Amino acid sequence: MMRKPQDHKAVTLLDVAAAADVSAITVSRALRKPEKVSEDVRRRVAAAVEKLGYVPNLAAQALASSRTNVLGVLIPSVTNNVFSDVLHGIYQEVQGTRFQVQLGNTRYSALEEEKLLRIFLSQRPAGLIVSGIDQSDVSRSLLAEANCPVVQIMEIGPEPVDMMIGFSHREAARAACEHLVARGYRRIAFVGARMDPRTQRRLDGYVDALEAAGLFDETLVATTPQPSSFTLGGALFADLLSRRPDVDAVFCNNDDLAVGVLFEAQRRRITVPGRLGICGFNDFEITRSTFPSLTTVVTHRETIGRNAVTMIAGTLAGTNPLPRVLDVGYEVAARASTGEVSGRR
Amino acid sequence: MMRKPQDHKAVTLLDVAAAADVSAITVSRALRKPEKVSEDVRRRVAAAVEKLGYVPNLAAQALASSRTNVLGVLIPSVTNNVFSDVLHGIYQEVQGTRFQVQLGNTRYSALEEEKLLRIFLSQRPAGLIVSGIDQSDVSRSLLAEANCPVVQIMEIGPEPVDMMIGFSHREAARAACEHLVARGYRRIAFVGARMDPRTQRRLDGYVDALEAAGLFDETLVATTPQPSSFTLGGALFADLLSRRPDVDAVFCNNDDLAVGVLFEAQRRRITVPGRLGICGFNDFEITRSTFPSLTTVVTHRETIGRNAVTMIAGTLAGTNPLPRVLDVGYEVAARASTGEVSGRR
DNA sequence: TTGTAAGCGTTATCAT
DNA sequence: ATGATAACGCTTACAA
Repeated sequence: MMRKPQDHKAVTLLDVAAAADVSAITVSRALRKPEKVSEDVRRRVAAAVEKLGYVPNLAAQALASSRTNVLGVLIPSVTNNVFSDVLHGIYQEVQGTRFQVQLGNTRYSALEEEKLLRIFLSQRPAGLIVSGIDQSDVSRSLLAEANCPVVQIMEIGPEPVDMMIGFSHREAARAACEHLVARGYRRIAFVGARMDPRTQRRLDGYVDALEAAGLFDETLVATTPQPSSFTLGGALFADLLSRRPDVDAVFCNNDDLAVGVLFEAQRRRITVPGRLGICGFNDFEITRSTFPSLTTVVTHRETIGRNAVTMIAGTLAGTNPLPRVLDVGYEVAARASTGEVSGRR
Repeated sequence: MMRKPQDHKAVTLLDVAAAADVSAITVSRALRKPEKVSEDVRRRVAAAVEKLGYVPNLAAQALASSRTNVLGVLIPSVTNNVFSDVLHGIYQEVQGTRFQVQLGNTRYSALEEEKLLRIFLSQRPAGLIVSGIDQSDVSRSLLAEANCPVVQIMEIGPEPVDMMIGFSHREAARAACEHLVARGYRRIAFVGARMDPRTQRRLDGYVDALEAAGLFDETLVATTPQPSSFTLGGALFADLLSRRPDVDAVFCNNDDLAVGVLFEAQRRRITVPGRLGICGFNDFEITRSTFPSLTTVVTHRETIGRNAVTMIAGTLAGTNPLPRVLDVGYEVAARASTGEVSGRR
């Protein structure tokens, strides 16, 4: 007789029950609520589990209890460091709990997001974490009917679907540009890539600050829909220089771009911060390492990830210690690239 | 009466069946094997699904069919760009298939890997992708009994658990160092962080090359167990300089470190490649952007991710077009930091 | 092409 | 503290 590739006839609760000489439900209890079972049974069950190599069937658990430990996480990119850091925070907090992260990569597509949301919902997840606040109407209604806690992360805005944690990108960008103005820069450019709604709001913040200072000039805005990269920062800056050779500072919507601008400046022997000020966004580790170090906006990505999990776990336990909408803020880290007197490093 | 928070009484196959005026199994068929069902039924089912907003219950599917679409992926870090790129490749290839990625973060811990492996196995995954070839004995036997295709990625070595895709880190490092020797550097240092077994093999490759050239000197080896970073590259190089101010080239086990070394060299006005050659490892995008651009070892991370999925999907379908052990190789990209005559960029 | 019946492995419910 | 029984929602036989 041929055997199917996957036979092995997995060990079930019943097998363990037989070996421990108790009923299946008792084994189930011994495993989930040991305190509800006698010391003796607990020991026999443990021994049987060990001996038989019993592994619970999650599908059966989920079906019978109609609850899972799945925490659905939807992010727009797996290679963007911003989201790696958020993910890191999420995994930190999930560590040691009953939750399992199920990751979905929307690739910055609203349609892909809807598709993934449907897949996730079919698993009746324990909770859902989605990036940003620009979901499509369809996605919003899917989320609203999800029957589980939902956290929108990275930004805060009006009308949360459920809970929300992040900060105002517009204000953060404005603060960064106010810093450039305060440092005496006057022809301040905006360099931005992948102009999604979030990036757009950073541009709005730039405009806010420059208009307030009477310095706004649209010819100083250099953007592209292409995804952000180091090389692109250099290219955008090169473009900008050809149009506006008099530019004296650059606010980049991303540290990658800022580093790229710095390299391009080095190539052209443009001194930073003397002839050019540079400010990035996110406080990636590299910004502390460059020469000169880069001024940037500190964003609390790990905190966002960690607290998103806390909010969900708390809500599920009925003891969420956090507000439903949490603004984690940001800070402008003034470093050498905008004129801070720099020590050895 | 109180209602439980999660009621809503989800729409099931039976509801759809009633609405479409057919039996449950027919709906199931219409959904999974539309060609096995009449045009008319197909339409009615589709309409009912749409109208009722039916979402299949994956747990029930998995339980009834004893197979899932879960592709378990175990990586040691979510923030390390090497693995982000592999993941990107995996998601590319998974896109549009029935598979769902379930990600596990081992944080470079063998114990954590075992723990995650047990969790994954309890879901009877369709396939498993694990990083590296240095699993513990326990993990190896768990994998061997997994009853599903398993691919070890990033490295190749003897005794694959099942399938394998990667390249020889030792040979890659040797080739990079041979390049440095060929370029005329003589006091070539090794800078390495997080000295895990894989990194250790890169060090072995360095030793191979330098010994072959009669240039090996252990005082030129600078390593640390700390995780790799830009800042750390600078710090390790600073240390190295204090011991061996005559060093004339650095092979870094990682591009992050190499970039950090470059920044430190800039800070100290050490000219690259004139007074110092620098070679990295991985070909991260930044290495093409720095000034001067960085010589590095090109590794095919996305290819590895994509093909790992292909191997699993192929094996499951009984048509795996790839060998069980696949060496994707590497290339040394000679750039400006080791003396290549560089153009404008 | 469609339907019937019997599980899949677990947990909820109600007894004992 | 422990157990019997009936779900949970779906799919795999096998029939018709």
